[in-house]
Amino acid sequence: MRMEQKIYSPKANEILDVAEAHMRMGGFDAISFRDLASAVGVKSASVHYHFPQKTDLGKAVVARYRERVVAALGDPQDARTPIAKLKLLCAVYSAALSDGDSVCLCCVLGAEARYLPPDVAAEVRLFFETMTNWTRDALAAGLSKTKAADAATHIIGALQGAMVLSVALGDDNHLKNTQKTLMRFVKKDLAD
Amino acid sequence: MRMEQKIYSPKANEILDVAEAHMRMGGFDAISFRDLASAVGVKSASVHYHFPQKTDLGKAVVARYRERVVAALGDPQDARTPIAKLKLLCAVYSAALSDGDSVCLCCVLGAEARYLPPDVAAEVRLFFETMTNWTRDALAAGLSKTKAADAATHIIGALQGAMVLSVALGDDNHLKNTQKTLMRFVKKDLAD
DNA sequence: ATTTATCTATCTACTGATAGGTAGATAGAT
DNA sequence: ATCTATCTACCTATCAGTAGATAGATAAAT
Repeated sequence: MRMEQKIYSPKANEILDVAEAHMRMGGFDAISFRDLASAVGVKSASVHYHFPQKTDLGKAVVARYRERVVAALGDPQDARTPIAKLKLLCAVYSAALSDGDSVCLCCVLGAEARYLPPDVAAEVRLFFETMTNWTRDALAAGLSKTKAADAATHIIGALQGAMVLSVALGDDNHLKNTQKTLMRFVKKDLAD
Repeated sequence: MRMEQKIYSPKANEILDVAEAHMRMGGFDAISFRDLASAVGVKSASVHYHFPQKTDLGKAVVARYRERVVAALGDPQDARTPIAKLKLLCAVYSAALSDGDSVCLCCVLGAEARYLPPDVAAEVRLFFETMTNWTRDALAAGLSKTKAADAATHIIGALQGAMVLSVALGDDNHLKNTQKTLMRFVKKDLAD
């Protein structure tokens, strides 16, 4: 699946930055053209110039987010050990949580997937497919195919859920605890 | 923590039913007084009669939801085995997912906790505290105190996250898979 | 008489979206 | 070098629709 990365003007990127921050706090409905505009110092019509419809904006935010995460994770099939890759995955999630005190973008949007415009929901789905596939491939060196796939969805789900707990309870030890537990279990599985 | 259960009129309960269904799809912003009113056959002013502010409505929906789940789970310290209790916990989550194709209410609201009115966020926090405490107590018979607490947050987080995956990917096998994996790991831990 | 549950009517604020205009930069033709 | 056309990135002004919320009337039940 080739994913050509769109290039945005500096102002469009500014808009995407603010939109992402807002969406990570309150979901798709938490952004409005007026708020975004005033946050970046233009009028709402100018935001429409860069992103004609709200759906376009939502799609762009999610796509850019996914590409950023993918770039941070690197190739799941390179020479690193499965444990090293898993540690990196956890680090990426921790960074997402501590970044502006906000939860993973797709954690918020995933929960309200059925409420989103179909195009935006499709981008969110692609994010989760990408993440679970990456994790499955990262574990492929040490586990059977089906075991790696099962572990992958468990790991991604657990990390997402731990973020919800951390944000809802206002205590990011939940994410750290889950990461510790996950590492322990995966090490056990790899030893089998 | 004593929690006196509020009694609502039939119409108020109807409103709460519709509000819960909408919120489980799209979060707190997904409900509007007009929509709720027309869904139950009254005018929006009448909804304000039952729930003066939107915050009151949100609090009531979450509180009622929590009380229902607590009732379904029963006493975490009764004679059942930890495994039996965990199975019930998974069943409750599966029911929530299949119920109207919607995700756990607090999964949606938890993700946007920082965006919610403080009173509503507090109810969501109480839900998660209740759930993790229940799970911790349910495991207390077979695990050390700290191990039970760590396992509890991992389990609740993993179940929440699996629901997000199931909804976002449109495939509820993810929840089933996570439940299987969780059971396997807890059994291993109990055997230690 | 008071309470309960509804109504009509209305308010202000905000939503996404569009039409139409403008200043400045760029590119090609003369 | 200059004229022309196009493009970029914004603007003002406005629209219809919806948001939460309130005042005040009504009718029935206690």
